[in-house]
Amino acid sequence: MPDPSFADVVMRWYDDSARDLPWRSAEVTPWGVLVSEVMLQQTPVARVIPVWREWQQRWPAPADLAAEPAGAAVRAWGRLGYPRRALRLHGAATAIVNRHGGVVPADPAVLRQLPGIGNYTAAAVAAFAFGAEVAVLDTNVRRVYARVFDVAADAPAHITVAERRAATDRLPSSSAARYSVAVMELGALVCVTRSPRCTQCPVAARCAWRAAGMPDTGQRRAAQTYEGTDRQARGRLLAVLRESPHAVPAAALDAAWPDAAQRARALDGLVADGLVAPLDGDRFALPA
DNA sequence: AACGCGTGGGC
DNA sequence: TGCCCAAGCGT
Repeated sequence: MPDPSFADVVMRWYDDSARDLPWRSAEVTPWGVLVSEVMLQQTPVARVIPVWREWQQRWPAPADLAAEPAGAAVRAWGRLGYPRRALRLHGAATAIVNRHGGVVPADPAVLRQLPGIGNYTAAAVAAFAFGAEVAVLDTNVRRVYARVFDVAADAPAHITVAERRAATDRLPSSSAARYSVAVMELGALVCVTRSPRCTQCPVAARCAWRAAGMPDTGQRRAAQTYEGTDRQARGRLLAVLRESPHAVPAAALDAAWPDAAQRARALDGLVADGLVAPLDGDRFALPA
């Protein structure tokens, strides 16, 4: 009897080890999947869960969110980070209502046209909400493939045509979507960036990187400083507006960030992004 | 095609 | 303790 395929081993592992995440429940709609995927862009699962539940309850369909001012989405975003995603989700809901009759499109190329939906998220929604047989290449999947097949500690910075084709070729027919979520889960739980748990890995025996002694193939990302950046300033300013049920005077923002020049630059940026609306009387609010 | 964009938890 | 990171996207 031949060895089971890579895909079969990963899917069997998934059956035993998958987390019971709320957006994987059978009754979740494509909209619920889409919202989860956007929230999960650069934000850990544990922090997404409660906010996602709240959004599902409050805005069960795209039309429900589209009916609200964009500021409601920004406020309900809470502290997930990268709040432009909330704005884009509101924009996606609006576009789904206006261009697609309120129905989330199933075609990745169409999903890709929605604000905040890039290559990864389009593929993820198509696969996880509609069962599409498309390669879902996120950082987890790419890391697993880099290690198992390419003797590298991590994937290169940019996805090449060759990488996408290889990933597509690995999709098992008739169970592509389930396989995709399974590889992703393996990367998230076992084949993690630092200190991979190879003793728990179902494919450790066929991992090229492990066989080679897990060499450090370099390319570490530059450490990001945060303290004192415009980014932090933006976060502080927006937090004031999120936590206030109504518009606030400029003085309230002055208190949130001491450096006047940087504060002005950050506020200009927030306004330019559409995250903050300047009002009469030197007041500011979340966008209508 | 680098770069800007939040936030909080784990090691 | 800090540093590093977490299911990317848009410009």
